[in-house]
This record gives sequence, C-alpha cells and structure tokens, in this order.
Amino acid sequence: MMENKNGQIETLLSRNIEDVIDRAHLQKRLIGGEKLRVKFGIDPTGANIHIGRAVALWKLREFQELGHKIVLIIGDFTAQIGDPSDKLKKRPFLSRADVKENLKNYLPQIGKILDIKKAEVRYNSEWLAKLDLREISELADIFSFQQILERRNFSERWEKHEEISYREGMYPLMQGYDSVAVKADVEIGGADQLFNLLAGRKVQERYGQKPQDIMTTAMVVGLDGRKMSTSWGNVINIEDEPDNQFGKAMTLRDELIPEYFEKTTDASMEDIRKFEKKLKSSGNPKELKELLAFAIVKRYHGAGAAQAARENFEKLFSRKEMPDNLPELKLKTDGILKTGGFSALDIVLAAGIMKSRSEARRLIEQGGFEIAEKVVKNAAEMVRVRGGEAVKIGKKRFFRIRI
RNA sequence: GCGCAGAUGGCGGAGUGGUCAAUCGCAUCAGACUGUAAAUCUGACGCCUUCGGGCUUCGCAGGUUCGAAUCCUGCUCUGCGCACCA
Repeated sequence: MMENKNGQIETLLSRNIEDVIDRAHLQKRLIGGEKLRVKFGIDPTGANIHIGRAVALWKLREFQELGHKIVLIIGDFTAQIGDPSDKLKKRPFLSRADVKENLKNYLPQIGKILDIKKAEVRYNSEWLAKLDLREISELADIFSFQQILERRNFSERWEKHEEISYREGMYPLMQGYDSVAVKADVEIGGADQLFNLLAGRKVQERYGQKPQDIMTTAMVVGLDGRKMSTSWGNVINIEDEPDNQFGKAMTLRDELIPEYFEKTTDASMEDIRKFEKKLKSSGNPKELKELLAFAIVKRYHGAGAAQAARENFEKLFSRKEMPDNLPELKLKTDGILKTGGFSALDIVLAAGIMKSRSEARRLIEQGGFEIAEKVVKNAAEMVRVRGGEAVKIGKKRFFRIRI
C-alpha cells in the first residue's frame, strides 16, 4: 500500500513533467501526507481545450486522487491583460464579453477530467480588481526591467524592435499575486509558463508566504510536428467528436507516436517502451497509430465511442466503404422546381464548408468532388439526386444527401 | 516635440508610371502515389463568371496623369535616432 502510494508520487513528479522546483521539498511534503493546495490558472482566452493543454489537467487529477485540494483560478481578470508567454506578438485586450463567452464553455470541459465539485474554483478579478496603484507599484518593484527582458519571447521582440508594452510585463505579477491570494503550496503550468510560475514564488515571498513549489508539464507538439495551434489546424480538442478525434489522430506524424502515447493517453510506460521497440522493427506503424487514436478517443468519450470511431474509420478509409452515420447535407427542393436539379456546385456549396464559390468551383474542377462514387469535374453539370447519396468533398469530408 | 525610415495578398518578401490580380518562398487546398504518415510529383491559390471576360485590391483620404502599388499633398500607425528627464 505504502509502496503503491510512493509509486504514484513518483509518477506524479516525473511523467510528462519538465521541471519541478523545489523537487526535494515537494516530494517530502507529498510523502509526508500533507494536504496541499494545488493551484492551476486558466485564462479563458479561446473556446476549446486541446489535448496539449489537457496534460496539466490530468496532472491535477493525479493530485486530486491523492487527496489534495485543487484550486482552479479562472483568469477572468488576467485574460483581459493577455498572457505574453506563448506569443511573439503583442496581445490585444479581450473584451469583457469575450471572456464571459469563453468562460461558459470552460468548466464543462475541465469537468471531463477533474472532479470540479471537489475543487475550489476562484475568479482572479476577486482580488486583482481591487488593487490600487500603490499596491501595484509595490508589486512592480519585485522585478527589474532586466529580469522581465530575460524572457525569450520578450528579448526576441526586443531584438526585432517590436513593441513590448508595460501591460505585458505586468502579467507575471498578477499571476504571482494569485498565488498569494489563494495561498498556493504548489502551482502547475505548461513549460512555457515557467517564468510566470517562478514569479509566483517571488511574489509570495514578498508577501511573507512560503514560496510555492512549481511543476511544469511537457508541451505537446501539433499533429504535424509544428507548434500546436488552432489556426494551424493541427490540434485535437477534447470536445471534438469521436470520429473527428480518431481521424485527426491518424494524421499524426509517425515519429510522434510514442510521444503522444506518453503525453496524451494513460498507456503505461512499460507498454510505451514495447510500442517503441515494435515501431523500430516492424514496417507499418499504422496499427500502433490506431491504438493511439483509440486510446485518445477512449479518454474523452469512453471505450464504446472509441470502438465505434475505429470501426467507422476502418470502413471509410481502409475498406473505402461509406459508413452509415455521415453528417447530413440538406438540399432545398425548391431548387429542383426552378432549375430541374442541382449542379455539382450547388451541392458543394450546400455543405457550407467553402469560403467562396470560386473555391468550390476550383475544388470540383480539380477532381475533389465525388457523388455516389462518381467523380464530377464540371461544376455546372446537373447531377441527378434522389437523396441518400454519399458525397465526398476533398480528401476527408463526407456527407449524405437528404432532400 | 524634431529628424529619418517604413506600411503590399494568411505570413515573409519583390515590384518604384503602362506588359500588375501583382515575381518568389512558406502556409493552405485539390489530384497522383500511400497507411487520411512522411517524402515526391502535378495543379490551384482576390471575388464573380454563360469561361469570352467582368469587378474590387497594394495603410487611409484626396490630387497629378490617357494610365498609379508605383508621382504629389494631407492623415493614421509602426520602428529608429535626437531632445525632454523638475
């Protein structure tokens, strides 16, 4: 029993973890059985949480399972300032409305991973909005310009003669003050958060508190090996549909399979070692990738959904059959009355996924449109439609026509 | 405040009076090959098109000219240098 717990603590402190400061101190407290307050801050800046950001949430869950108190800080105030950590450009202010909108979606997503009822949820406007200029100045006195400029993303911008505003330099101070306000023992964040987390330690000391221990989680690269970014489209969101998650996972670059197993699934490290060996010896990594895709979907939608997603995928791509649960593509029947049918262009446009008619026309002319297993290359060609035909638009978008 | 430089398509970056819807690279999309991987090859890549062509773009607003992304004036924004620093 004791052994088991120590094993859990070891995993907690090592798997997917980049840095722990101060490791010895934290380990001792954990083994000693103290109930720790584990802080995690989220700025509701975007609508979706992806599996990269989720790494930290799963860490929190480990803490939770060991009986510690999770303090979730919703950065309703800081979100409006904008964390410069991952940005090489100045960030705009978010409006109150944006923040509120984003916020609505956040807790349910987090709830997929954590037991929110057991956590303490706080909004940092609670204390940050009350600071007056004198207090802010005191806070600001903790850091020098030089220290702020040490951050790579600031120094790079400095080199490039890009603007760096005061406001952005304020961010670590606020995040640090959060730690004071909730008396954090531990704070977790992504590896890109190191600077902010360290700032928390300094700020706490200034306010007479023991500095928190900090843990940074490993970053997950995007599916294509570049930085994970929603605008690159190389991201799996935890709320994506099972089929979609499965499909996206299958586009992962082969070299990243072991890394993804480790960071985004609960596969044991033993198994992952085995997978790595297998990858090196056998020819086609596709099977392993399917296991990976399955494990990811299972984590967020359960084993049943994962199985179904896998079968759909097999049907659709390996056996080239059309699965039954394609999204519907509704065509308006009054179109028939007027023109006697639908042109290929009408059908593609009805799917509502093209930016412009020109784009749709191009796609068709280049052979990217298929209906009832026939390619139609002439955008103006009238296609006989009865309803129920499977439509393929481009590489990976499928619909079933409904009239 | 003064002086200098710059602002071009998702990004980088050409173009400095007509041949510019704008070289090129990246990203993106489609096709071939595949394992919805990578690499490679082909094509597309402002909007609309009856495929002839039409329409709106090069920070913003005016002007010169038969004709402007390109010249002139004003404005806005950004960077650099100087000044200010009780």
